[in-house]
Amino acid sequence: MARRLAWRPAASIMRAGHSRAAHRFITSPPPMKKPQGFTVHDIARLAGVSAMTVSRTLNHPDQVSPAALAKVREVVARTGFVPNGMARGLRSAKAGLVAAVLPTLVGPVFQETVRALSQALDERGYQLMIGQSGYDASREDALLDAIIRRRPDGIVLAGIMHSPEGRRQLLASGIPVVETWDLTPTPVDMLVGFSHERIGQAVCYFLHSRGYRRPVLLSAGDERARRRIAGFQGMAATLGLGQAPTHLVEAPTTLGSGRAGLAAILATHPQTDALFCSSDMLALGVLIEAQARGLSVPGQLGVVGLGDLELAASLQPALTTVRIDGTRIGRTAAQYIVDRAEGREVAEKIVDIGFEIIERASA
Amino acid sequence: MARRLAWRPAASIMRAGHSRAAHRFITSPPPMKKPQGFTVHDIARLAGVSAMTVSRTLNHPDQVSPAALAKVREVVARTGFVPNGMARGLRSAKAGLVAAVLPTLVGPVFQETVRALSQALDERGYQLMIGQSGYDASREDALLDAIIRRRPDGIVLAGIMHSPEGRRQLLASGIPVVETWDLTPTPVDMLVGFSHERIGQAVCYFLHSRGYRRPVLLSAGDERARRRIAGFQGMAATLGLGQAPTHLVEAPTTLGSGRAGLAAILATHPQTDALFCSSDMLALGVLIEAQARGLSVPGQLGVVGLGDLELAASLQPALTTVRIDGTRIGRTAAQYIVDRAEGREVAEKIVDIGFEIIERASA
DNA sequence: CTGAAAGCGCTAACAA
DNA sequence: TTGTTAGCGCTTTCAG
Repeated sequence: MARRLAWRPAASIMRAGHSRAAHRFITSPPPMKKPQGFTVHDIARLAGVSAMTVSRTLNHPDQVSPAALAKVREVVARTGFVPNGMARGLRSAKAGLVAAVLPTLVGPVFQETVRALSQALDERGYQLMIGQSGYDASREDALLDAIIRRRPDGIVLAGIMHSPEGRRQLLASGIPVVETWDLTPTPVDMLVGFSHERIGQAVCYFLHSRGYRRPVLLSAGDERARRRIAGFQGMAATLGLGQAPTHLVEAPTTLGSGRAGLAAILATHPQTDALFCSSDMLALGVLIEAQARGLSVPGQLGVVGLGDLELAASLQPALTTVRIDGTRIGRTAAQYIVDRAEGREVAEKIVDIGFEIIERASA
Repeated sequence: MARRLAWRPAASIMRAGHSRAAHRFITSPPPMKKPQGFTVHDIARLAGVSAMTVSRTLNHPDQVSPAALAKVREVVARTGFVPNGMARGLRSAKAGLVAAVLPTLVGPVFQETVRALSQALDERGYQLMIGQSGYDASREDALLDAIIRRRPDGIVLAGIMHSPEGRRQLLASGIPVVETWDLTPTPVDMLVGFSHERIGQAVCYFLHSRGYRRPVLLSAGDERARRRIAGFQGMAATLGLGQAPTHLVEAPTTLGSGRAGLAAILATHPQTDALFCSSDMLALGVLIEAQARGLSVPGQLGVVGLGDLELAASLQPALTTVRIDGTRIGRTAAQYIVDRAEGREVAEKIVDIGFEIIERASA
């Protein structure tokens, strides 16, 4: 298989281990005391003012005389002082921090949402921190616990919080919460999402309308994917197609599992004329495998993906896929969190943003 | 172009907006007071003990009598109480939190590192939070500030901190820092990375040894990419190849920019016989464009990527690429942070983990 | 415009 | 095993 050519590190670089103290002397102006951090009192003493003046310089500069302002700022810059946010948060509640919980960073699925969320929050003066829960429920609980402990101004969840424990803690914390990427009549607090079941229905209807009669599902097996499958099968029954065979793959879905998936499906269901893949990456794998086998797409095999990644439009043939407006989810979630954090009521607590099928060349 | 079929939300779901209070009544046992959060004192009162006993139940359960333990735990579970971590952190320093700063979640580049970091920290009882800095320097400073304020037990940086302001704050905070994915003789604190310049050299040497004589660089234009280019050109000169033409693309690198990049390169340099792409995604675009033009890979065009994404091995032809052991970077960074957070010294503060060229079929 | 006092919620240290 | 006291670093409040 693949040959591997390793480049080992250069010995000279290995020897370059400067000590931190030495380096410190090079970059920061005076060595300064207190290696474990300054407090407002230290800065106050160095600037010859009181702690309150330092605090005001940082938070309400308009209430401080120009002279004091300049002096304090000089000391702050020289020392690299950063106020302790835990102490501040303890006293003044507002944290300027919103936390998002994602199951994984692997999938490019949430990228658009995260980017929009991050940007929208940034514009309103909040920072976004992301926690990765993995697909493990206990890890998710631990992460949620760690997040609630920090008392962020809001929490955005990718998906719906199912654990009753988690729901109770979220509720008790009083922190604004937005669940996303799914729909439920009973959100913890607010919700911006769409129906996975209806995606399944829509894709099935779409394939049928294009003349495909023997569709197969190539899908991850998580709960949302299962609801898309259920929607698809429901529509298949309505249209008289019978149950579509389903081939489940491990999460995360990859190009490799797409190739292997198509191979497996063709082995057991050679009549297959269309595939609904639960991610664009899976669909790309299918496209490549089809090409390797000389199968024409969409002629002999129709392929529909999910996610509308950047690559979908650039493929050959361009990929027909389901697009979810992740940017809108992120922006809306940010808006809701900030509104609530600043005491405004949110009128519509549940928003269904729908989805689109982007019809390109592959089906 | 693409037709778009939109599925609008069902009206019935829009109407399903239960109020939060109503829902709360459904899931949490008793309605409970204090909508804005409980304190240890509330829990203490409800359990008929002192605040300290509640604190001990949470942190040192072995020092509490079974009876008190059970009572307190019952109240905690019933109320969904989560202690205020800011207050705790203020008192006891240890936060149980490590922060990572990534330029972007877009690239799959750091996925392996983040996963390994997250897992290694988890095993040691720490949570990882990720901040996304974007490619904007002012955003990065704001993010860094927000992170230092929270006083995490450690900070992991993707890349090197160049801003003197940022360096000073990091140093002054006394928080253990690991810079990654690059090399410098003057890290802020600790460093786990590799040399981008040597990657450029190695790939040039590799292509030359495979008989390619007219290589072109298809690359992002960030600073690390520029150093890879410089390394490549240096080796090209040494080997008597002359300067390799360079085609820069916007970050983030995409499949689409890979396709467009190859088209542009062939228009200006039709003699090109090999391409070094600064990401696997770019390389995939090149592969697809080459195929669309009937160019054989590796026969007429050699292609080398960077990153060794999962998809590299599954492509047709399989992609020759540069692999960086992201898992090792993440694990090592976690180890270092935890060691330092718990008072142990780290012997080697600078680690160069090198890289490998994975030779597959595309070059 | 500036400072002194008080206290946010929690836990280390001590006392019972 | 349990409770009391004090104080982490900051900012709100109130007085100067």
